[in-house]
Amino acid sequence: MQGDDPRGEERALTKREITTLERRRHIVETAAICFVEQGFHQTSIRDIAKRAGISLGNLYNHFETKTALIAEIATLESEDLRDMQSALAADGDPGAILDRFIADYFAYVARPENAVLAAEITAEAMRSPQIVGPYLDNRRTLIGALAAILRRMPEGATPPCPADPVQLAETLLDVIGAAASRVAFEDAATQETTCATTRQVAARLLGN
Amino acid sequence: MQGDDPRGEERALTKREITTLERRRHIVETAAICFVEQGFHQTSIRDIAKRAGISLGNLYNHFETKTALIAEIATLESEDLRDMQSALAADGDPGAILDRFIADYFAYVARPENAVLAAEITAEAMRSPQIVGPYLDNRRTLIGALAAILRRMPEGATPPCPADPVQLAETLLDVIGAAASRVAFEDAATQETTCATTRQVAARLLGN
DNA sequence: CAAATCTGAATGAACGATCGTTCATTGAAA
DNA sequence: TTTCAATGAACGATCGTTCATTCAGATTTG
Repeated sequence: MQGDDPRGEERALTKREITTLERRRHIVETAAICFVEQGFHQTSIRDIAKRAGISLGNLYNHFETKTALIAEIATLESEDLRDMQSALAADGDPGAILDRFIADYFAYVARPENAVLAAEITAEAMRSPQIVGPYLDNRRTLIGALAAILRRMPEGATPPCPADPVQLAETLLDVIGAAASRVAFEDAATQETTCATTRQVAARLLGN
Repeated sequence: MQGDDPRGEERALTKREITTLERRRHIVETAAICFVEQGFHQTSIRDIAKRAGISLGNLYNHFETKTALIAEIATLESEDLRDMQSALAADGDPGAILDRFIADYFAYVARPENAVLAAEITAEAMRSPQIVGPYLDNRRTLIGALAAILRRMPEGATPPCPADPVQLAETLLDVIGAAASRVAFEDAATQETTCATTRQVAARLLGN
């Protein structure tokens, strides 16, 4: 059994460890759904356990406390967001990459479940020192990746505003996120045109 | 006593009615403080009653349920915000009025307690039909007032972006609010310069 | 390879605390 | 005399968490 990896650095996962990891992942996914529907503090551990189809006690084998579960979800970036981030870091025409990012990020936040969870995490991060750290780390990473692309952009007719790429990245994220969130809850029908308008706003700030 | 208003439309308030109104107002203010510190659903009715210095039962003489109290706070606009709104509606140079509004609204959201409460209300509104209505009403009123000023602005070097005054007002509110909220929690020291940058962003979108 | 041992995931009852809400009662203002 | 703000005990429900127990799978031993 252990002969599979003679170097011994990484043991192969046993069947049990795999199912445990899957179980844990399933709990996180279920909790995220509950949190979107009811909010962090209106969701009970029993709600999550019941919906995940496991016993109450077993949930505590995977997460020490409810707070730890909340922190995990608040910290965890979704795969979608991670994909966007790596797309930002790829080679290629910066203008095309940026356009693609705007469309993707807008579509992401325009999905109500993402907008709700983001709002919930934001509110929680403002009160909980446990969460604000990882939350800001995540956000700063995304802003850094976006700022890197902005630095690669060719000069437009006028200089960007704000001139500092990081501040520009922050402003762009704010504008896209807010517009998309509005689409998610007020006028879902206008998603296409609102996204187009947002792209124009971005272009204006970039100096084109 | 009742002779004060012979037309009988508006009776004078009795001593008791006055203290009752004051008590009610005091509860609202105390609840707001608790909600900022602990969030809506981590604050108990007992917390509020204790901090307000009244009995648990008496609180229920002024608010039917905890939800009603939350709804009242989520709906209630602060005096500051109402002042800004009426300043927007005043006569005078639209450019000066707009500049003043940007500074005031930025300073308002840059105060952590206002930023926290706004985030909490936003998250709650996304899940509670009870709250989303009044919340959107308030916001739309503010946007309307801002859009009215934007319509009065003289034409700049280039047309505004977005061209529609209402969408421009929404975008401006988003940008100011997000930047100010960032100042409140990340780099409180940069308030002056960040506000100045925000003003530049606004000018850029307006077309100057 | 088979038997014995160990490990830790899984269970659900139970605990004490706290939750939102109700209610009989009191006392001061109308 | 009537009205109603004010009180705090009490209620049932639910909360997060703990715990003894079970048992399948991993590991060690013979």
